[in-house]
Formats: sequence, C-alpha cells, structure tokens
Amino acid sequence: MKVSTGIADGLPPANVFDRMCPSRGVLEHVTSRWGVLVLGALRERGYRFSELRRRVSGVSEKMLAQTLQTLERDGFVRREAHPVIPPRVDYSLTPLGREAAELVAALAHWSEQQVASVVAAREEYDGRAATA
Amino acid sequence: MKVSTGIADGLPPANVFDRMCPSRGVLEHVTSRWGVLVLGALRERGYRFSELRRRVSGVSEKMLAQTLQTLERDGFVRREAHPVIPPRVDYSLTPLGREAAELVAALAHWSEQQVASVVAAREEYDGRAATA
DNA sequence: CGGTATCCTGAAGGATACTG
DNA sequence: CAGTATCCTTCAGGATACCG
Repeated sequence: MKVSTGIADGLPPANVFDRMCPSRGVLEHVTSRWGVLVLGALRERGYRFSELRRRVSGVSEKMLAQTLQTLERDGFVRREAHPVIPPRVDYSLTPLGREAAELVAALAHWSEQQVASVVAAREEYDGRAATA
Repeated sequence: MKVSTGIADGLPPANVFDRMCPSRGVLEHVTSRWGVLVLGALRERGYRFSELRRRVSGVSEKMLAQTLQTLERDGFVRREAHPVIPPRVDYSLTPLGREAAELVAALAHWSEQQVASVVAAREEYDGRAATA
C-alpha cells in the first residue's frame, strides 16, 4: 500500500482530467470504455457481478469492479450486497444513472445508425490521401 | 518511420477497441478527451488551427492535429486549406459532425446540470466508506 | 462468489525541435 | 502558420495470485 493518490485511497481516478471543469469528470466516467457498456447492460435490468462480467464481454474483473465503484460513487449505480454464502451482490441503475444511461444510449444508437456514413467518409478520405 | 500500424501510417488509431463493434470506434472518437472539446468549440463557428489551439485550452499541437484528422476522416469535420502565405486552414463541422456535436453537447450539458448531485453522491459515498 | 493486491506492458499523450 | 517527427513519461488496464 503506497501513500494516497487522493480519493478513497488506491481506488479509481485522481487523474489529470480532474484539473479540467468538473463536469468533464462526470462525462469521462459515463463515456469511459467500460462505463458505456455497463450502463448499457444495466439499462435493461439489474445484474449480479458475474452476470455482468459475462454480459459485458471482454471486461476483466479488475476493470468491472473499478467501473462499478466509480459509477456507484458518482451515484449512477446502486449496489446491494446480500449477506449470504456464497456472496451475492446486485447492481442496478439509480434514477440519476438511468438518465445517464439513456443519454449515452442515444449517442451509442446514433453511432450505430451513422456507422455506414462514417465508414464511407473514411474510405473517401483514405482514397484522397493515397492519391495525394 | 516504422512499419504501418494500419490506417494511414503512423496516424491515429488502430487500437484494441477496433475489435469491438465498429460503432464503438465512432463513439470513442466523438467522446474522446479532445474530441468533445473540439466538437464543442466548432459547434459555435468555424475556427483556424491556432484559434482552436487557444480556444481548447490545454491541448497540445500534436493532439489537436491528431484529433482534427480523426474527426475529418470520420466525416465530422471539414478542413479547408487556403494556399496562401502564411498558411491558413479553416475547420468547421459537416452536417454529420453537427449531429454528433449536438448529441455530445447534450451529454456535456447534462453533466454540468448534474455535477452537484454527483458531488453530493460522492461525499455520501466517501463518508460511508470512511465510517465503514 | 465477489472481490482486492501487485506487477507489468502497451498505448496515450506531453515537450521539444524541425519544416514547407 | 500549420503542421510533422521524435523522444519520453504517465497511466489505463490485463494477468495473476490471493482473501472473506
């Protein structure tokens, strides 16, 4: 255990982005690589930790835990730990988290709609670049 | 100059995210650290390179150039180089880019609105964490 | 099961110098 | 002015091992 980087010791951020406007940090969290995917999954229903791990393909335990902690700390995700054996922890969206998830989903949905246009634009660009 | 990493040689992406759904790449670009800020600035009006550099505080020449190239390649930004001395290059949004900018701005705006709630949630969380 | 702790690497990105 | 080239640092994040 090294000294503290800030926040809750050893936990997620405390990075350089924090020097920018604070809303930027919020944006960072919800649009982060795993943030979008976790919010996207939780938009449908609540999930347990390992359900999420399978649902969000490719995420490591570490990053899932970290992402969930960040989103929980920001008030977007509610964590319910059931004191049973084996342990069972449920994650779901708070009302605030649902708003975030809807906005992110809108952006993600738009991205899917426009992906063809973007690919076309890229080919046109690459074509010009090669010719030039 | 090393071998090619893919795209237009030495240029921006070709990263691991590309293995995910392609719309993910689009999302990445528009929500990237400098992507949001550049789109945000260009939403108001067109800018020249060094105007943008001053407008988007903290961005390095390298990252601004890279961000603009990525956004241009995706078809979000139009680049107009005027063959004069000294050189003059204008950047502006394409219609597609404007759509992206509006959605990102919506998310950014929401983040600003909710920043107080988020900070409150964080303090509550940190308080519980410290007590526990 | 649901995590945490540690180590390590690859990629993002800043600083600086140079160019058409 | 509007970039490109190069070097170098920082850090997100994967692999692995371990714990309540």
